[in-house]
Amino acid sequence: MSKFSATQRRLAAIATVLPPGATPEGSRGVILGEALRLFAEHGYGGASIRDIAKLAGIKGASVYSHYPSKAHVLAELIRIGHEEHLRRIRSALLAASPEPRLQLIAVVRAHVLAHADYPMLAVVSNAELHALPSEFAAPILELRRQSELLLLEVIRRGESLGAFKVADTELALLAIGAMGLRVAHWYTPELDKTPEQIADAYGDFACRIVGAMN
Amino acid sequence: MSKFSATQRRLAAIATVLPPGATPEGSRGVILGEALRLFAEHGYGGASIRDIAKLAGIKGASVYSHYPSKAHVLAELIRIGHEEHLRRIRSALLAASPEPRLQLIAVVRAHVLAHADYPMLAVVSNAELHALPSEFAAPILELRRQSELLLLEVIRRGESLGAFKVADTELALLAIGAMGLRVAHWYTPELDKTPEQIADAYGDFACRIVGAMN
DNA sequence: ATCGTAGGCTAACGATCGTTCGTATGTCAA
DNA sequence: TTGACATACGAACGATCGTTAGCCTACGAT
Repeated sequence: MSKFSATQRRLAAIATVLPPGATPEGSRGVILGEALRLFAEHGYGGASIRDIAKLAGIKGASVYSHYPSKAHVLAELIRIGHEEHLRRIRSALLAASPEPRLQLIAVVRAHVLAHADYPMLAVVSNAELHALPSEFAAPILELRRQSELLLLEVIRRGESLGAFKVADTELALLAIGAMGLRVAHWYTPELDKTPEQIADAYGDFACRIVGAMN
Repeated sequence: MSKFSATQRRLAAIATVLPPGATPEGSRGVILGEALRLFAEHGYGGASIRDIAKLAGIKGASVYSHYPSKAHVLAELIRIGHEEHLRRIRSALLAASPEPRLQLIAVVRAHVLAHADYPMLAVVSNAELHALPSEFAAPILELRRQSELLLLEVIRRGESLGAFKVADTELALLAIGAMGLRVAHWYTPELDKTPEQIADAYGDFACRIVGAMN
């Protein structure tokens, strides 16, 4: 383990943890939470099983009573992160008025809020995806594809209804996605902006990018 | 080293290498280039000195004839990445007409092109910054601050001249920066979009975000 | 002609890695 | 009361890590 704290160069918040419904109880949950902290701060390769175990109050060998390998721990974290992300976008879209502009705002707000509410989970889900053994990657990438598809469909619908004016749909999609992704790296509760304010601003940015009339 | 290729989950391009002026000659340069490839694909912790040496055609111990440590190799890569980035933004701004809108387009274009021209360097400079020992980090973070400041000043000047209408300057800055950052993760020369097209589109997006009149 | 240096090499160091093994302890159902 | 199961443990495995030491060789300058 490194002798320096590099948190500030990776994510700003030491905020709490995992989505309520998704966290297992007992040691399984504690291991998951502490692994998340360490993976977010030092990366998958920079955090050892023994480091995780120590924070969880057990010994390294005991981790294997709960998870078959270190990769399984990472896989579960990334799965939780992507499922929470998709779940939020889905329900936001379901609750939104059918106007294209309001749909876009709803999706972008959900996207941003997911990254501000669980910054560590978002950082690990995105930045450590490359460390995930390929046998675990397929279902994750499918979740990712579905989230992206929802945003894409909202933009396309807005275009075909004449509500949006986009030069390049795909680039707009990528740009809007990227804006939100990055929030996890700098958001902290100590900021003078609430997640709501950020979500509102980014929703507005997205509307401007796609040329949404209002 | 892992037994799977995770390139697609981290960056799309296997493009070539380092900025022309910045690459040392001889083994020093070869080591730097191969280290960049491996750090981009597997992360700093996922690439060993022996892996780098093997690709460079030498043995692990010989790396230490050229660099005092693995961290020094990473530090040099990240320094090159950030210096190239700042250099491009500076010169783009210097060559731009003084109209705020054109200045913003120039800076965003330079930002995007830096990430599309050297995707591996950009990925390592951003995603592996947290792996850099803190004694190396300070000058890097200063470069980063300067690049950010240039964009911020362009936006602020546009606002005060009444050319831009931004609700939250800081959020606009972060959003525009994030858009460009992410390009390095998906751009590949095999795409049906040239870096120029992407830069143009993103320049336009940035103008829309800050409400630049045209 | 010689010598210093640059840049390779093999070998090995101690540390740490993910993981396995065998065992002990506590809890709860039969 | 017994026995099975879940959860913890210490110890150790082989592999790999970053790094160092010592040696060899080719070559350019004196």
